[in-house]
Amino acid sequence: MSASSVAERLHESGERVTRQRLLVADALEAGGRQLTAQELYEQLRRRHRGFGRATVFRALEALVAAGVARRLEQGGNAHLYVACAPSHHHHLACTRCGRVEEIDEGYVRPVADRVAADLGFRIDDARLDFFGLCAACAAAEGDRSAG
Amino acid sequence: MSASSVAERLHESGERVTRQRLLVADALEAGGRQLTAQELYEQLRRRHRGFGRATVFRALEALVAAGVARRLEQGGNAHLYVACAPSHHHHLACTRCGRVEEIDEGYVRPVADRVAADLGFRIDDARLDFFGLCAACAAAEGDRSAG
DNA sequence: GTGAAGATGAGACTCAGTATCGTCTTAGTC
DNA sequence: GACTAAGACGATACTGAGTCTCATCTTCAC
Repeated sequence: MSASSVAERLHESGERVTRQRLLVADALEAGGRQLTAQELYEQLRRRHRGFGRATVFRALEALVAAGVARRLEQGGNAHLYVACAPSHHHHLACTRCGRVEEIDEGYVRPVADRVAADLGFRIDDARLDFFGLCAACAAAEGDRSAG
Repeated sequence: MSASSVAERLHESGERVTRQRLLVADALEAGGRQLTAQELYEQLRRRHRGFGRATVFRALEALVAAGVARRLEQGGNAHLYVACAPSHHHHLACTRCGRVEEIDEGYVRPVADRVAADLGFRIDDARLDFFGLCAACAAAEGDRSAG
């Protein structure tokens, strides 16, 4: 995602294009992973003296409104932000080795549709977590119980 | 969910059975909807002088550990808690009126099977939460946007 | 009943996020 | 390019959820 495209998308959603917002978008994308507002603030503050904490929160709000970033309601107390993640995050967590894999939205959509149709709910957001053993741990477990 | 069953489930998961934990479980179930720790605290405080705020957080933690309550990661800054039956891990929460319905395991099983088959995971437990508008609220919303 | 482990209540503390305020920047208009 | 109003900025105070500490009390295995 280029800076110009961020600028365009901000402009298209009626958000002002400011140096700070572009810097936050840059840092978010450069991170290449989920980041908290605090992490972004510390990073930006290191490179740009006088970068405000409130500015990071306001910039993130604007970026989310413009669809440039997404806010994930997940774990802990702090929200996680991610650059332009198109899909939701569903997880497959191995209770043995702790590995976490992400599940594609495609798996969840049919259930959501069925539930919506059957119960009359209008579903806006979904959160799906599976817990169990990953392929490697399942194999190891199988060996052990077999042997 | 009777108080005795809450006590049993606490005991089974190695959690102590205390008056406060049972009161929190009661209040949560009586609420019949998603509640924040703060709401529970205020409610319990009104009925039981000297009920501690930290106690509510600790009790909720114990209840979640015992499978008596579930913590929903959604919306605002505060977590939402909801009373839940032992066999049900899936919820449909209305973000407008706060009502929570439980989703039958049958909806989730096919997805779990597909994920297990596709990714080689052995799935032991699944948590599915949907957020949106219940039938009544969706209808009200429709009326408003239409009129 | 006893004692140790663990829970409680009070309240201080941490930390994410918001509000406020005076100043500065953006962007539309000329 | 200059003007101007709306809105963003940085600093910082504030709010509120959740945690930690500590002295005291309760639970529960024996």
